[in-house]
Amino acid sequence: MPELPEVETVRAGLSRLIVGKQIAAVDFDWPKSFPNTKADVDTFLISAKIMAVTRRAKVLLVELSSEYSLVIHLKMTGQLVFRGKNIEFGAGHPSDSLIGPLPDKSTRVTLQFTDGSTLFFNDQRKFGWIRLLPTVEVLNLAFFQKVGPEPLASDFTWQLMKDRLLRRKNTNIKAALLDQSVVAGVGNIYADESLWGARIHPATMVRDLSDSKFKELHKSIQAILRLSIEKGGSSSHTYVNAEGKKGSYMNFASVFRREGEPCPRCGMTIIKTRVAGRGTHICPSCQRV
DNA sequence: CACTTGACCTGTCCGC
DNA sequence: TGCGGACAGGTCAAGT
Repeated sequence: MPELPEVETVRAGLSRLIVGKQIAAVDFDWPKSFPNTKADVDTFLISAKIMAVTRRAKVLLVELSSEYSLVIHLKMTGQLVFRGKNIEFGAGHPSDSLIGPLPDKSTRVTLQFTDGSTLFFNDQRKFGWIRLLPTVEVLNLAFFQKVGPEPLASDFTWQLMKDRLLRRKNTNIKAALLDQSVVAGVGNIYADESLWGARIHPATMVRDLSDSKFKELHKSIQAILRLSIEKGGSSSHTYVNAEGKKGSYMNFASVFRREGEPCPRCGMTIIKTRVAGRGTHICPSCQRV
């Protein structure tokens, strides 16, 4: 599900909702969703306080007072939903939440805080996970060793983006954008939206892009990621924020899941095709190979 | 080595 | 209505 804007929205929500709270109990029903030893959980998670919630690429980092961290990847369908202490466990739910009483069928991990509030990790497809690791070891994970630069960082220039993309010069630009070792945080939605913004066909080989196209793409990626964060991310399927609410970016999407609708720029009918093994949305007039 | 494809899972939708 | 297959926002391992 979540790409950079969705994970950033969840991060901001959790930062506001759970920092300072102390963990009282942990429950899980699917070991792959929570592959940690009982000893580590008892020693470094139970009784720990939440110090900070940060993000790198599509990964959330929850720093604990025990000098351990929870490393969380939501993958396709993961959700982190907070419920306050006034919500009776398993009973009612806030009227403004779009998901029902928790835990539910998709709940994989439950973190109970000492004040009676709860954080639920729901994940329909079970691809996501929460790992408990010493904070100093987090950046040694293979993923963090190879992950590319943050596209909204101030030092992410178009030249840097070009250099990173040219590591994959013999593949198409969509596959290169989805490669997290090239640029962090872009997934299927924002790859399609950014390529439409820069008028680049997703099947274009990276080696064939001109400097002016790299510049347009750089500008497009940043503008679209910023807009989506401002709108609370995209909710076309299972995504919700930490309060169980949807983001509104899909209302602003130009091509993603808009096949059959007119291109907002030229009016040509948007089509859906397949590039890099993923469903891909383009305007066949604005975006040519 | 660079690149592509299958696997991990559950749920939904679409055609027969 | 039932059933099979394709597909869904991600990332690895294994294949070519």
